[in-house]
Formats: sequence, structure tokens, C-alpha cells
Amino acid sequence: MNVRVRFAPSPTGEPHIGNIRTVVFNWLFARQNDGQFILRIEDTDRERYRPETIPVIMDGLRWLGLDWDEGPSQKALEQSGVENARMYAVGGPHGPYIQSERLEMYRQVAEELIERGWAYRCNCTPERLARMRELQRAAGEQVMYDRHCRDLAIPVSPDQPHVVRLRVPLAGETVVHDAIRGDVTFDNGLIDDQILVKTDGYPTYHLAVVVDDHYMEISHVIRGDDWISSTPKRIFIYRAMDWEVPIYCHVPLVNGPDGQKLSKRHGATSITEFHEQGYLPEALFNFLALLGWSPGEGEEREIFSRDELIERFDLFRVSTAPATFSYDKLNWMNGVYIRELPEEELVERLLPFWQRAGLVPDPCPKEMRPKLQRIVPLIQERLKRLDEVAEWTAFMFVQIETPPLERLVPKGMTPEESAEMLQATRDLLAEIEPFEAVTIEQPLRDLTEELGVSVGQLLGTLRWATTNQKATPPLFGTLAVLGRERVLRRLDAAIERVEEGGQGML
RNA sequence: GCCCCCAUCGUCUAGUCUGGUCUAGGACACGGGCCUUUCAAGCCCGCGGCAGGGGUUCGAAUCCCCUUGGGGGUACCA
Repeated sequence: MNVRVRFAPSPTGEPHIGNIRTVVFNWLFARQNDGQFILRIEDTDRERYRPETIPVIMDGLRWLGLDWDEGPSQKALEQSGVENARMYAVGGPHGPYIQSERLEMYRQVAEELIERGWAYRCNCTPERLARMRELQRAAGEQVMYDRHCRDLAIPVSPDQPHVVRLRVPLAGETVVHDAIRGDVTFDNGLIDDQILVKTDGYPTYHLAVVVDDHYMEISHVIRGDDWISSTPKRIFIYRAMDWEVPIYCHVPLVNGPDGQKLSKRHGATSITEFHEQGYLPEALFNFLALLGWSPGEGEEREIFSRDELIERFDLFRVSTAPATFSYDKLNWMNGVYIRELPEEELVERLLPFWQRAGLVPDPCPKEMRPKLQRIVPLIQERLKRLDEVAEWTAFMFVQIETPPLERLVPKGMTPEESAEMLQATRDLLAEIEPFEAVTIEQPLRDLTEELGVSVGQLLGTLRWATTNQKATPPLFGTLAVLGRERVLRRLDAAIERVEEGGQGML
């Protein structure tokens, strides 16, 4: 069987990370089976339609490495008002891949359904429907369309405003054969006469998705669990048209850390946000693939390359229970991927974050690169997210405040003793040649013995004096990056403060 | 309300289909230790779970029923 799957976002905003996880499953399944992964834009909701989200969605997918084999063409994108349409155009033999450009197909199928007796026109007003529901709720009845227009002696005329509704069988059961959770049975009597075509002539999702999936020859419909209860409606349309029903694979939803729907309040929820917070696409991809799926017995690894995931992924082993999105675990995994990056590569990835923090100009001057190159090994194993580079290294680029007195006088020492220690340190650092991590270390250690102070007292105070931070990258390398001139200047300021403060205390 | 789905450490999960090898394994997080100039990284140790109740069976995390809990659906939104 030729595997053809799709992701069909609605351009009303950015997809939720839970939906993206489902996209990852689709993509993995397609790649593993040498199938096609199709991108289709479902823009039938004209009220919430926001064309500018189309390129944002596409950028996000590409950033995560989720390339599509068929998708909107340049012409289709231009007609939807997308700028730089050429950059996003893919095309394919089953287009157009934007629903608003397929209206004629939906209209024809709707017509066909009416002719075959599987659909009917309805001109009930929204007001009547609202009142009807209110009454039903008050009476404790099942809330659904009362089928007022279903069997009128004189059917609603096509010439007046109307919707088209599905004529759902009144009795019997419909079974959804789901490849992940097995057979799920629904009582037909409880299924509403779904609207297929709205008054504005646009199809609803339920009609459009069936028509598109059919004509695009989709083999497996892999989507969120929230769709399962509307699947019988889809099946009726397939049957009515004598079309083959695709294989349904409903995957569980993803919740936030508190078990509730994932929302902004929990942290990043869209690809754009994860990107901006400094998550690596390969880490996010790895994490998402393992959310609701695992390679199973005998495999205790968590880190898998893209190719390994393509090879091992098993759609039919996807969990049936909803998962909770864990930022803790993602942060850990992102750190693992950051540590695995070659240093030169990490410089490139970090550059935009340094620039965004205003620490490095954009474009980056050539003469600045060696410095960045030297910083990276100092911070590589400390970063969990790329955006943390700013707090770790700001003092290497901009001026610092001279630390308060108490930070410059270590435990067990008087201000005088500390001033003396800092002065000796300054004198020593002024002489060391060349001023590098390897040449700085030993003389400083020797100095602690000479002065009879502990390593912690001397290096701790030196750290505060030169960085004004409690935690920093390794000190000797940090001093080398700062450069002798800057280190001496900061030490002078620190010594001055200790001497002033010391006298003040006497 | 009604319908559907789900249920193993705090979290992601292995094990469930094909009951015994499970005194339930791994990862994240958390606690402790080692290393160490700080923070990390790394290594070692620890904490911690089959939602509850009935069955079936020689034997149940695994099969059945009920309860409870969670999620989803119930639109001229997708």
C-alpha cells in the first residue's frame, strides 16, 4: 500500500505543540514507508481566517525538519495573499492544496449527496436552532438538530439561503476501526445531522476533509483523539459516495504539566516560541517523537537521531493514554543536544541569541569571532537553552558594577587581608605572559600558598571582583577571555572598594 | 446531562494483546555522596508506582465487571 498522510492546519493561528507532536508521527510514518507527507491548508472558516499565519506555520514545520512532499503551489499561495509565495511553494498532482480553491469540488459532492438521498437542504435560522437547543437542555433531552427540514413535503429550494445537512441513519450502530485503539462503536441515533455546507457556500470541515482526503488518496488519517467522536459522520459520507474509508489512527492528546490543556501559562506552546527560547529543532523533534510513543522493550535510550527514529517508529504502538508535556525533560534533552554540538556549530547557533540580547552587533564583526569561539567551550556544558547564553556571558561584553563589600571580603578574612590578597593577585596577573588560562592557573595556586589563604578564598573573591556574579564559567578561561586590561581594571575598582569600606568599618 | 476514550513512580514510559521469568525495568525531576575555584557536566547511591473494589484462575500490573478519577466530543470552529 502506498502510504499517504497529511497535516491539515487551519490558518487561524499557530498550531499547538500537541498538534505538532501528531505531525511528527505523520511525518515519521510517511518517511519510514517511503510514502508522501502532504500539507493542506484548511481555510474554510472565513471569520477567523488569518492568511499571515500560513507562512508562519510553514516556517515552523521546516525549522523542525518536517518537509512536505505535496502542498500549496505558488499560485495557490499568491491567491491567498501570502508574501514571498515562491519560497513556500511545493505543489503536487492532487492540488489545489488550499481548501478555499477547491469549492467547486465540495459543491459537486454535496449535490451528489443530495441526489443520492444522503443529504438535504435546511433553512432553519440560527435563532430557531438556539431556541431549540435551549428547550432540549431544559427538558434534559439529547441536544441535537430536531430534523425539522429533513422530510418536508416541499423540500427547501436551492434558490433561497440554506445549509446542506447530512441525513444520518436513525438507527443502528457505526463502528470506527481504529488502528491504534481498536473498534469504537457509536449509536447512530445519537449522531447529529451535521451541516456539510454553510450558508456562505463554504463547506464545513466534515465535508471538506472527506472530499480532500479521498481525492488526495490519503491512506492513513493520523490525528488527535479529539476527532474520534465525529468520525462516524465522515464514514457516512464515504459510504454514500462509495469511496474507500482510510485507515484511522487516533493518537492521544497532549496536556500541560497540571493535566489541563496546554496553554501559554505553562510556557512555550508554539514552534515559534520554542525556537525563540533556544530549543534545538533536533532536540524538540526527539522529545516530541517520544511523547506518547517509545521504542519498547530492550531499548533504554532516550536520545535518537532523526534516522533512528524513522527506522524505529511504530505507529501502531503509540500509547492510548494522553501525555503530559514535561518542560523539565525537554530542557534536559536540549542540554544533551547542545553538549553534542561541535564548538563551531554552537557558535553559529548562539550568535542570534547574543545579538538579540544586544551583546554582539549584527552583523557580527569578523574580529569578534575568535572571542566567541573561545567563550563557547566555557559555557557549552552549562546551557540548557540557547537563550541562557546572555545571562552566562553578559559580563564578558559589557561593564559590570563593582560588587558590594561583603562579596569582596571572604569568610575568615578582614577587609585589610582581602585588600592585600587582591593587590597581590593584581600584581601577579599584571606580569603573567601570555595571559591565557593555562598560564594563569598555576601561579595563582602558588600564590594561595604564599599568602596562606585557601583556594576558595582567593578564587572566589577574584571571581566576584571580575564578574560580579556568584556562578560563572570556569575562572581561568573566563579571565583569559576578559583580557588582562579589563581584569586589572575590575580588580583595581574592587581593591578601592575594599579599602574604602574597610576604613569605614574601623 | 448524554456519548466516546483513557488509567503503572510527581512526569514520560517498559511490561498488558500471547496471565507465572515483575520482590514491576529505564529516563526526567527530586534527595544524598564523589569530583571540584563557583555553576554545570560526569559517576555512584537513594526516594518513589500497578487508582479502589469485586470476580475468573493453582497463579493477575496483565483477562472480566463495577466504582472513582482524568481527558475529549456534544457549533453554519477546525
